[in-house]
Amino acid sequence: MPSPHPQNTRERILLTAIGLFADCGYAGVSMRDIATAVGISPPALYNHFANKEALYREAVSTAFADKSARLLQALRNDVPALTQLHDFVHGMTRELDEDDRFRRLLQRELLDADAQRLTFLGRFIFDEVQQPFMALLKSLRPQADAFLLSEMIFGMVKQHYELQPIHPHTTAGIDAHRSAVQIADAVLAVLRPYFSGD
Amino acid sequence: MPSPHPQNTRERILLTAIGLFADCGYAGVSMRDIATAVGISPPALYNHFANKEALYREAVSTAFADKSARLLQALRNDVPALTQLHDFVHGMTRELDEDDRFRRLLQRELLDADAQRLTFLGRFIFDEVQQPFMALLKSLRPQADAFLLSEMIFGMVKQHYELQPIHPHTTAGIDAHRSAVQIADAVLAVLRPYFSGD
DNA sequence: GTAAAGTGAATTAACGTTCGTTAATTATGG
DNA sequence: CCATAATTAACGAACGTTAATTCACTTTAC
Repeated sequence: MPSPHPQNTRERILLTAIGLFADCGYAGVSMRDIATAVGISPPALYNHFANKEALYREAVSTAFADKSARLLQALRNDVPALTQLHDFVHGMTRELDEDDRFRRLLQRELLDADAQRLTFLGRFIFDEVQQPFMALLKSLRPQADAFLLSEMIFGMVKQHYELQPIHPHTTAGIDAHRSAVQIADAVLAVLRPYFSGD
Repeated sequence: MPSPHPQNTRERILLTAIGLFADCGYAGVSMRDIATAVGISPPALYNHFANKEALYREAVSTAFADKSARLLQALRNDVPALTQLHDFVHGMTRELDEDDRFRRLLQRELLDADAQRLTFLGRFIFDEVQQPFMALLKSLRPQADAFLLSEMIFGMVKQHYELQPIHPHTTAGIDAHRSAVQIADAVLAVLRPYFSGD
């Protein structure tokens, strides 16, 4: 018995695949896994995607869609630079907090992606956010290495989420849960003296 | 014709497997891949390791061996705290710079490891370094959240290496190569005002 | 208005390949 | 001579994918 609403099967496949690929990686997920999770038979996937590689690429693109736009919302030029920095850092923690699949997919892409997928990632995700962010940092501290600085700030924000799986297995991390606001505030507490200095 | 020096076949397997697992992940590497890279037949692997899982665990353990000890060398209590911080940050960048397989394996473990492997990682790698590092940070700034701070500093150091694959595909990262010393100095430049303040 | 034809998405069955692994055997070094 | 480590052959399972078919719904024809 075919689905009564076949028109959104494609979206259900993509949403399911995003979660599975984020959890287990490209090689760790089979077409049968995806089909079973969606509730259809494996060959039905090929009515919507040419092959596994195409399905994976579309899943990644979907997961990354709007992310850069949402991050850029904080970089509105009509507020003070320090306020922009504050909003941007809080925006980053909020995005990472709300959708962990995005971060896991990103980490996997940085480890596994071929040149073509890296180009997509760099051109349409990274460039769009990093360029205006670097401009903001340059305005706050002209003599700084804005490139390294932008990377380091992203690393500060991201690291806590990256280490979350290991927190229950370390003595320091047993009660390590911090809210997105706490993390953003801790990052800004480190950054503020640096940007306020000469 | 068997190898004339079978006693070090095991080590050759481990060294080869570390590189392959770091590059392609657990599911992305087959026993045939490893055997071919070593130059032996696939069943010969089972003379040295019970199965793929055991070989993987031993490869990870080997890759992580001595890492914590090497990092702890910088935390000698007979030098000023700020000097310890300086040496530790430079030590971290040096370790990441010299052996990229370590970082890639670590990233993959944080994404893929089960509870047992996470326990090994947390107990024998993280705890050993993070506890003394947190004590150092607490001595430098008692009112700080030393746990978050230790994570953020590690994130600052690590991020540049994590993003290296994407640098050729971003406009900001085209000529992005920085030496280990440059990265450590940039991190310390951000941290110093924070630890010098009230 | 209803039957025929067509379309798209689902199914089951099955293909060739690769996977991790075992069995049986052979050769080597102490 | 015996333990160790290598080999070739092969097993069953899972892999990505294709083929053939069925089913439901839409469009067309009379």
